[in-house]
This record gives sequence, structure tokens and C-alpha cells, in this order.
Amino acid sequence: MDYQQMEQSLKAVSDETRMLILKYLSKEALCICEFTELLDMSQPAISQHMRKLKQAQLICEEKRGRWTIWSLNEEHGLFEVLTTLLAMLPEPERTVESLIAEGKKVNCT
Amino acid sequence: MDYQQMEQSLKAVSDETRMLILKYLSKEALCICEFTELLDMSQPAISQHMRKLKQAQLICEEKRGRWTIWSLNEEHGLFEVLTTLLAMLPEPERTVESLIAEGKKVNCT
DNA sequence: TGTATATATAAGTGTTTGCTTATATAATGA
DNA sequence: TCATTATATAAGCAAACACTTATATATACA
Repeated sequence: MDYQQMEQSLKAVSDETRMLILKYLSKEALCICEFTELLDMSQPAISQHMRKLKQAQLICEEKRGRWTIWSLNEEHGLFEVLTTLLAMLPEPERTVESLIAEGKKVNCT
Repeated sequence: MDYQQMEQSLKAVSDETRMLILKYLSKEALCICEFTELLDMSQPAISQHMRKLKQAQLICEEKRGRWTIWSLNEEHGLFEVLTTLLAMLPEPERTVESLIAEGKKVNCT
């Protein structure tokens, strides 16, 4: 891997919001509307974070009806390192289970 | 490790110049005047990169006469991950050997 | 002491970042 | 068809970033 690609990948990861997004995605694929709930953040903000992660090829998108389902890109050269890093981080306060409990989980999968 | 600390560490790493500095330091301790040669960059620029890496506790400094010797901090929580990342990067064009050949290597150790 | 050397710090500048609000696009369903 | 829903994009803005030049500090050595 060259320095530029490493720089782009690490820059994409090194943001608290995006680390949270990746932490959630390390367990299951999710869509943007779910992240706005989980992270209590505006939709454009999430959308822009997704674009940054996608440009670094760290995540994949799959259009499903009106939803876009995002998942980790397991083919990325840093996937194993990323998994190691994410495992070092504590579980987020807001869980997907709480989303389900509130009936806010989208059944896109 | 918490999200803020991970963010600070990864932000410190995710810069091409600093990745080069860390790559060199993964082999031997060096001082700033050597980096200005190796990276062909101004002394204040290197000094400021060092400050950033030190704030993230990724490197240690040791004052030796008029030199400051920098080395990787092996106690850092991300030391192993960092080593893995640096091993993925190609060797820099400019080598410490070429510094020695030109008589520009400082004998600070 | 005075000069050279190694490094740090300060101030200035153009670029990037991460949000905001507003709007566009595109699929769903009454 | 029309309103709703999910997402993307654009423009604006304050803060952070990575350099620059100028200057300060501090050690070494003649």
C-alpha cells in the first residue's frame, strides 16, 4: 500500500463520528436513517461522513428500494487492522437493540 | 481505549510526512536535523510534526546535548497496530545509509 | 565571551474539515 | 398523480491544518 492511500484511509477513520459509524457497521449493515437516530446527528452530516468513508473504499453501499444499505468493505487492505482498532473501542451507548425496541429499526435486509 | 484518544492518535498518524517520520523511527532513533535532510523539509515544519506526534504520545524525546533524539513510544496502546501499518508501507527513497555516506548523520547515540 | 548549531515557538496564510440550512433527486404508496 | 420518505448535493462558515518566515532559546565550542 502506498503512502497516499494509507493517508486517505486513516484520515477517513480518524474522526470520532466515523469511528462510531464503523463500530456499528462492524456488527451489521445499516442505513443512514438509522445512523441519524443512533448518533443523534443530521441526515446531511451522516451522508457526508458516508461519502468520505466510501471514497476511502472502507464501506460498500447497496441500494435497496429507497434505502441505501452500508456495510464494511472486507476487501480493503486495512480491513484486518480496522477490525482490530474497532475492537479496542467501547460499545456505543445507543444500541441497535434500543432502535428495535422503539420500532425505529428499518427492515431493509 | 476511548474514542477521543483513538481519534487523536490516528489523526497524528494520518499524514504522509508523519508516516514517513514514523517509518524511519521504526528502524532507529533520529533527530530533527536528520529529518530535514531525509524529507527535504524545513526545520520548523519537522519540529511541528514532532510536536503533534508527541502530543499523541506516539513518540518519545530524549535531550542529548544540543540534539533531541526521537524514538517510537513502544508503550503506546496502538504500538502494535502502528508497527503493522508501517510494515505495509514501502521503504522511503532517501535512506539513513545515504545520510551516512554524505557525512550528514549525527552521532548522537 | 562570542559565534555557530539544534530546536522551539510565534505569527501569517491558503487549504481542508465538519457542520449547518436549503434544495434536489428518486423511490413508495395512497 | 401527488404527498411522503430516504438520501444526496450545494453553499456558507468557523475551526483546524500544514506550511511559511522570523525570531527566541539553549547548548557547544573556539
